[in-house]
Amino acid sequence: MKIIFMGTPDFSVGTLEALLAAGHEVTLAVTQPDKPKGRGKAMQFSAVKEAALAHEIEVYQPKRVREEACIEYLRGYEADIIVVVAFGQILPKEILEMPRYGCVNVHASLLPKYRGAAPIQWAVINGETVTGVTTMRMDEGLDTGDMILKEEVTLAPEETGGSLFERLATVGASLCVKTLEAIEKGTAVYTPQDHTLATHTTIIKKQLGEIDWQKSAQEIERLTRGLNPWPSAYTYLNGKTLKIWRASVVGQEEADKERLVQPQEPGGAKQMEPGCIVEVTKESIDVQTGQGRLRLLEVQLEGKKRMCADAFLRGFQIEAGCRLGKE
RNA sequence: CGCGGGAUGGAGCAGUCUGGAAGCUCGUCGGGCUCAUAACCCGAAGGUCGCAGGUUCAAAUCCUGCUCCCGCAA
Repeated sequence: MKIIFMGTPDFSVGTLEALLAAGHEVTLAVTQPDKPKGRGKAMQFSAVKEAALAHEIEVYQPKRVREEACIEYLRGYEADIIVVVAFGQILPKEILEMPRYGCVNVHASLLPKYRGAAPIQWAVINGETVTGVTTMRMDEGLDTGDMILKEEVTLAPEETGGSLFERLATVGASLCVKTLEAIEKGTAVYTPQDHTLATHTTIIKKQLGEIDWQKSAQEIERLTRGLNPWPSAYTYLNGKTLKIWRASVVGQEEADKERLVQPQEPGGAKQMEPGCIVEVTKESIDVQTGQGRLRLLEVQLEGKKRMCADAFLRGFQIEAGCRLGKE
């Protein structure tokens, strides 16, 4: 089929390449305009643009797809279908109705749950055990179109936003190819979503990564996983940003055991304030949270490389009682 | 030229301001102690102090240029 592909980040690339591998004719890749990025503000191409250039596909980067000029330009390609994967702009009705087979979207959740911008990270943050990918025929709402195919993925206990991202991108790519097959053959079944079960996710902002030590150790641990590798969970140590890359919840049993081995000073079980460092061993830092203790396993101080807790402790003096968070 | 931190044996750091013999916590190797150990004791190996110039009797340290890594901002 003649396809216009719309997408921007890494997540989209797998699908683009799967479509090509399946023998489809991708005549145009639409992606977000280049933006200055990173240190030094060097202009950087989007992942989709890089991939498209590598496959010698024409690239189109409209600032706003809603504009008339853009719509006319797309119309000129006479695509059979438009495939949209994490594009980053809302498509107007004119575009949705343009191709013979409409616009198909690959969404990284089991719709109608987790509609919106960052379903992958939120699935991890919320402690879901199962998520997945859904393909749908787009309509004017945000992820509200009729579903075509769906595939479940089980989250691993140590799943991070990044690892799930990769897995769902792979699943999404093959699911998209299957979806197009079904559409082409006319065997596709369009299932309306049950809108009463819909949930929405908000876009991830960097600030979401700031750890609220009042929350439970389990919630914070999920946050560190969900926001790894971007934008990462963080707190403050002596006024400097301390990213938490990996942490674990100290089990109640283990905590009790440690208390027996290393009895606290008389006066007894003094409850530390959330955010306080309860105990430092050679290779771990335990922090009091609103509920339970969080053991920091891999951290990164501002200006430093990320490192395991034991390496960090060799060069950085830190003592129990010290408090994490804003001063 | 957006702001800032950093580069020192295998790892993480101190030392740089106030030039003058390479340090700390570990790791590795050898030995000792021990029922035993990631514990403890003794000893050893291992470094172009990011790169290139300059100043100086003397540079990890001061000056100039460059490379790489990282935090923030966008």
